[in-house]
Amino acid sequence: MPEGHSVRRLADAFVARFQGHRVAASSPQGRFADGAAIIDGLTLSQVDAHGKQMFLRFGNEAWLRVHLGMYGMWRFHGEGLAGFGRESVVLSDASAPESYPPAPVGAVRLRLDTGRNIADLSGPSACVLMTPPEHDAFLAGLGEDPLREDADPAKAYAKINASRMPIAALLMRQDIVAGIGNLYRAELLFRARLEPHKPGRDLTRADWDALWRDGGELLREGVRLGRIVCTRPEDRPKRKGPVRREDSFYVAHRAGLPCRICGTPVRSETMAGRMLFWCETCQVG
DNA sequence: GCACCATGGCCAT
DNA sequence: TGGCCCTGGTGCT
Repeated sequence: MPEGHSVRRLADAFVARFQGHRVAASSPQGRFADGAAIIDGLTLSQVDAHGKQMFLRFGNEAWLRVHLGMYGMWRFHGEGLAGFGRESVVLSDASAPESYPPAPVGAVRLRLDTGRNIADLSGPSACVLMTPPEHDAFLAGLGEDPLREDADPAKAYAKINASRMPIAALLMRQDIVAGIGNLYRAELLFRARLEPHKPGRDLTRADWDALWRDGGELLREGVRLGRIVCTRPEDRPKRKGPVRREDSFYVAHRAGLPCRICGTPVRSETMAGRMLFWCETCQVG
């Protein structure tokens, strides 16, 4: 269930438990047998998250690009992974010797095993090896990731401000902004009070700067919590403990329910194949 | 127990 | 525009 925050958490797990280790690579399901044979026995030398893409470098020459898509997940087994749980990171304590290595669950495209930790990848939309030049070229086509220190929001704004496409569609384009998915786009536009159909070219630089800043804050909060929470404390029911899922959004998945701010029923429609949610009373900017 | 849906994105048409 | 990848969660029975 990945937007950019989940991918960043997964990358953190790989840095903590796999980077610097030689890994045995295999493809229990068989569909990545050739690729696994190439990286088998190499050391995981670098881990990189960019938007919804994760890159793992093996040795010097092989980059593995993984995109989880809608169904993909990493399932980890092993020691010392507490704290990396939730969302697409599923953990099991396999520290008991007789339970290691555990049998693959489901169709595992790729298994990486350090001897102490195992990462099983299933259902990804992309699991491909790339040469360093291919990796560079791929990165060049990705948009700006608000979670990255090296991101340049001005580059994203230049593309947005040149387009007649609705801002709600532009926010989803990974070659413009990397890491925003359907939930964050709906919630960011609500929090910014922006009408989702507003053409990108009509967005002011001030509009964009505020959107970018808020996106970075929400994504970082998502990394911290391991889930997406977009409501401000004053806009959700007061209660102790973790924020409930149904209290986490202003408009996403709330079609027909009253807007938390004004009570108007939340609207929804399909835009470019994805469900868009918004409040027509609050979002008039 | 099961049908349906979903936080993506690619590709054929 | 729709199929597909092929998983987990949800809500119905």
